[in-house]
Amino acid sequence: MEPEKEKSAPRNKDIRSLTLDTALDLFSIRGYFSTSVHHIQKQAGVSIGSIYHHFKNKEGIAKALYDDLVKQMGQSMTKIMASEETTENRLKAVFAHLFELTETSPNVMQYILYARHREFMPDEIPICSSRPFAIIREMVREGIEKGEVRQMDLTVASASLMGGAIRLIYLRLDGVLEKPVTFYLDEIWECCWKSVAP
Amino acid sequence: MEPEKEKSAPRNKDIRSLTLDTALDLFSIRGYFSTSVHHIQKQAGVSIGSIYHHFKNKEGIAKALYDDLVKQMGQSMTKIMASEETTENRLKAVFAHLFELTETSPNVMQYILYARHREFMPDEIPICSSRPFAIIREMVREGIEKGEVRQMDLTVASASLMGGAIRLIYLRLDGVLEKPVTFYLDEIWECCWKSVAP
DNA sequence: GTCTATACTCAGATAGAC
DNA sequence: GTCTATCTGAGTATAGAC
Repeated sequence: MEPEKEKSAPRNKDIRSLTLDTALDLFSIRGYFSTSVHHIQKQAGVSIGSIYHHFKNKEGIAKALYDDLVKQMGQSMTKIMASEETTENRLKAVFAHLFELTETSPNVMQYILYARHREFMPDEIPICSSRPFAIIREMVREGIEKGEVRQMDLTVASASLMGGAIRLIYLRLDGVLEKPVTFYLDEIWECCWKSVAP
Repeated sequence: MEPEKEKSAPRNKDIRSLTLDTALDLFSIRGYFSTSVHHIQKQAGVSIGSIYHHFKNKEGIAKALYDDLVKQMGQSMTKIMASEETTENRLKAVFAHLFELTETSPNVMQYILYARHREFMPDEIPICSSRPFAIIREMVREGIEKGEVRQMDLTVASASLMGGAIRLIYLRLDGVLEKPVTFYLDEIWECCWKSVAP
């Protein structure tokens, strides 16, 4: 019995999704430049013609994928923003979400964080200016306003808060951390929060 | 003593150095994959044949460049390690050095930090495991041992200490920070140090 | 809409003269 | 050691049948 490649429940797993899933897989493992459209075509089990019917070109695949993932992450951040009240709880939830995602979908994390997007998507804004990061920044801004975070430059505060966590995620993606990054969640959170606490 | 040459008599500017300087320039601006050997050849004003005489292939250029820069940074770290006594002063000096380098030689920082080396130098260890980072880690380890840094997991402590600074450097390289990163040195240092202080 | 076959470009690498 | 000229293959993208 085939795994859910072709025949599964959401029947017609359309070519667009199939292409994007495969592209994410290959881009995050081999990198964008080392992945040819032929690789994607072969692994996805669809034809080159179909891919070029759905996407303008290879960059179009990367862009669509990036937009999807950033949008998805933006939604997660918005949800956290709405469901938590204090700055501390909000950011703790952000940490937990990012760490969880790193373990469950390292590909996604790899592609969002690690790819040098500007190298193959010249018009894209840097990831740190994208919506998800803007929401985090807004959390910090509110925190400073309400006195839950020390009075200081907003950019420095955000960098200080997220820096350690992102660092650990990179280490995990690089295979340097032996244990899941979630294992270190409480410890790194304590550090990061201390760095900006009033 | 000149820190650069070891074997051959340094001429005006030999082809090896010329090639590496040009490669650094192009790699950091356009990226490795968007830079062809022809670009390097043209901008450096030397012939393709000469380049291939000095380097095995394109990857060899990237590798030689990387090794040079990492070695250089390792020496800076060693020097700091030797010239400062306390953990706090050592790490403060590391911050200052990295920030200074970001402003004076953004290309170097860009190439060391930002290039996805594993994508085109598969055998290379991740930068975070390289010598310069190992020395920083050793500073932190000693700090914990001597009680100058809170008792905690060494990797978490290092990530927490360096995370914010590296984050700011990335922001600067991405053109997100309007002011020089050195401007934020004291503020981010205070954050990072607080995050691991006993 | 999906497919196969193929055209075209260009980067990486080599040969061999000087 | 340095150069010019050239080869080869990979990879993007298109044409056109079904």
